[in-house]
Amino acid sequence: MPSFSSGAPQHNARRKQLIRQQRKSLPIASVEKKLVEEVRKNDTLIIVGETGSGKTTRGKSHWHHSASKRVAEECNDQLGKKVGYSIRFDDSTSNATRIKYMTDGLLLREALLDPLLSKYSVIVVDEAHERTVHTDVLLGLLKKVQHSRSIYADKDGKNLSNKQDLSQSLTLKTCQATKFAPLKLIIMSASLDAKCFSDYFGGAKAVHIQGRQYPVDTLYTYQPESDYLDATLVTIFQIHLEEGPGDILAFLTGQEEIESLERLIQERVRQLPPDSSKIWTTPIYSSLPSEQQMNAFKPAPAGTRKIVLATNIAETSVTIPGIKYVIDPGMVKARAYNPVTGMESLIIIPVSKAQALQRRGRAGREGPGKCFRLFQECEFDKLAESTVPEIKRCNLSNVVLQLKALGIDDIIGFDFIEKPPRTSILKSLEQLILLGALTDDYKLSDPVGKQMSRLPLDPMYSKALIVSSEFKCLEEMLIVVSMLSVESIFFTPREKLEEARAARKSFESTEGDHITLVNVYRAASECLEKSKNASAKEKTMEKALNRWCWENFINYRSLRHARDVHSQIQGHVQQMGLNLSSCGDDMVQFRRCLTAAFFLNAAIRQPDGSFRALGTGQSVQMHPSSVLFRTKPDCVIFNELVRTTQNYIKNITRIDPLWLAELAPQYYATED
DNA sequence: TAAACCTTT
Repeated sequence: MPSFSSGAPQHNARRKQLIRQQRKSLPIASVEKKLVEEVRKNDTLIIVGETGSGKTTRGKSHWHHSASKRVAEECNDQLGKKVGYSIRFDDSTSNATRIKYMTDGLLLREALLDPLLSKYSVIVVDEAHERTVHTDVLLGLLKKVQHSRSIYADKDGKNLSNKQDLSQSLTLKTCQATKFAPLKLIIMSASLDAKCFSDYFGGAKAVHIQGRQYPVDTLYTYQPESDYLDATLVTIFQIHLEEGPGDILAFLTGQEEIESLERLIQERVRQLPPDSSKIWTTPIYSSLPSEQQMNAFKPAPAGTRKIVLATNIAETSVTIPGIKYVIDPGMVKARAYNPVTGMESLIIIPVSKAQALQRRGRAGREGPGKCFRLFQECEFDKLAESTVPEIKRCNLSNVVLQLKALGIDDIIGFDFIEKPPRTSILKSLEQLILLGALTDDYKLSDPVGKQMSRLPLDPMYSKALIVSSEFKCLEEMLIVVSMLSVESIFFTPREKLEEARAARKSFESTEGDHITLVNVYRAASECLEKSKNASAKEKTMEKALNRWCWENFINYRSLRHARDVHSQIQGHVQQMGLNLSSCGDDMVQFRRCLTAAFFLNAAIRQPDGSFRALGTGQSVQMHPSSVLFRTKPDCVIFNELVRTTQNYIKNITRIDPLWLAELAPQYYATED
């Protein structure tokens, strides 16, 4: 049973000192004037806002005072027109928009068409501390753009040598304006460590904004806990029986852990004394249907304590009201990448100090709280300061392709805020050459590389679309890449496994998972067509589709998403002039096309029944979710290689091994 | 006979 100690005195002293430093700075409302002044004085400003400082809700809509007084005045009158937002499938902006909220990924896409981001005079990067791949690439790009625009602005665009200087650093084709204003940058971060951003931007000034957080007591265990799930269970009941009222938030690593802990809690509830107060558990994780997610935000009935079992989603993405107690087992599920094999996997690892602080902060939003860390205090000191940025632990093919398309040729020499492993970059360059996106001397190829960089897809999927146009089955491939680009399409609840399996049977193709996905997509479209004939109302149609998904054990949200991706990509390929052809019933033709597109992911069956992935030489198994599981194809292509208890391949189609040498001779001609 | 942490183009 875990027993807890309070944080050691020296730790408290350190915190107190920190708090004293922060008191010198003021909450955002009273520093507005100062911020405006700082933005005017500095080209780049780092704003460090503690949790609860209100920087996201107030900061964003207030910095523009510095950009133009006139805009600010008008803004007060016509907020709807001057302020807009733009996300992947939804754009509310117009020519009148002065302030645009958008995602980092979308701004990167815009940069492909307008490399100097000439529309913008001030760019605010929010949540920079999260260090997603997009944030890191964007920061590198913005630093470069800022430099280029300052050269251009200084010389007023009249000096030819400077123009060349500029076009060397960035493709200048679309930039016809004669004069650029300097680009102002505001980097907003919640981390206490502003130094890395400041150093990166040449010693840029950092302004700290105090947070409005209530004190949170931090408790550690006296001994190491070998089973954090059991320790969480015990701690939940310890709090419930010994502490005052207030809801509990427990951080777990995934859906399965959450579900099993929920069952364990329910079992133990029965052992409680009959007169003790009630508890109500509510899970929250991203793949949970949104109606069920909303439960976590509802207040518990009177006399009942709410226990929220959450993944990382509750760390930053959502804030659940009423939380007084946080349980932090100190573990997280994170993406990992092996650049040698090119394999991504999910592993459970200890959290960073920054993550632990963020989790603790969730207990102090509405009043003083308590945070129970299920590890010893000496273990906290051993944790990494901050989470390893994503760019260091993911496949970089898309990043490399984007940078190449932006005219940045020296990827290894690119000024990243933190450099990804050299081997990751080399692996991606190699893959892009094999896909034909880059020439042998690492230049973006024309038209293939250019076309691929315009498509918002995994480079291998982009290539598949181009190939399929030649094979006259673009229509089928468009469906496949859309379905492969979203979360799992099939919904298989543990308690209805047999029913779900039976439902899937009607879509199954003996050739493999790709054609099965096409069948699902087409059946869903047919369902929509039918309801369209019955009623023209969009709402009714969506309802019919939702019901159809439910009956067929299809994940509605995933299918909806796949349809959005499909229509977006369809627009792109039509613009590119690709021929929207169908192979009809000729499935041999389609499988040959899959072979030509995904030849890098081919696998041959071994005498022992396992497979050998030809690209990497790894020994792999068919994943039990494949429709080909329990069949014995000699040769297959696949789209995913995941490592869990074993190396598994998923999304598999059987092919003729002879097709490999015929359709990908550049890769397989030398092999037998 | 397995099991997807979070985003996002």
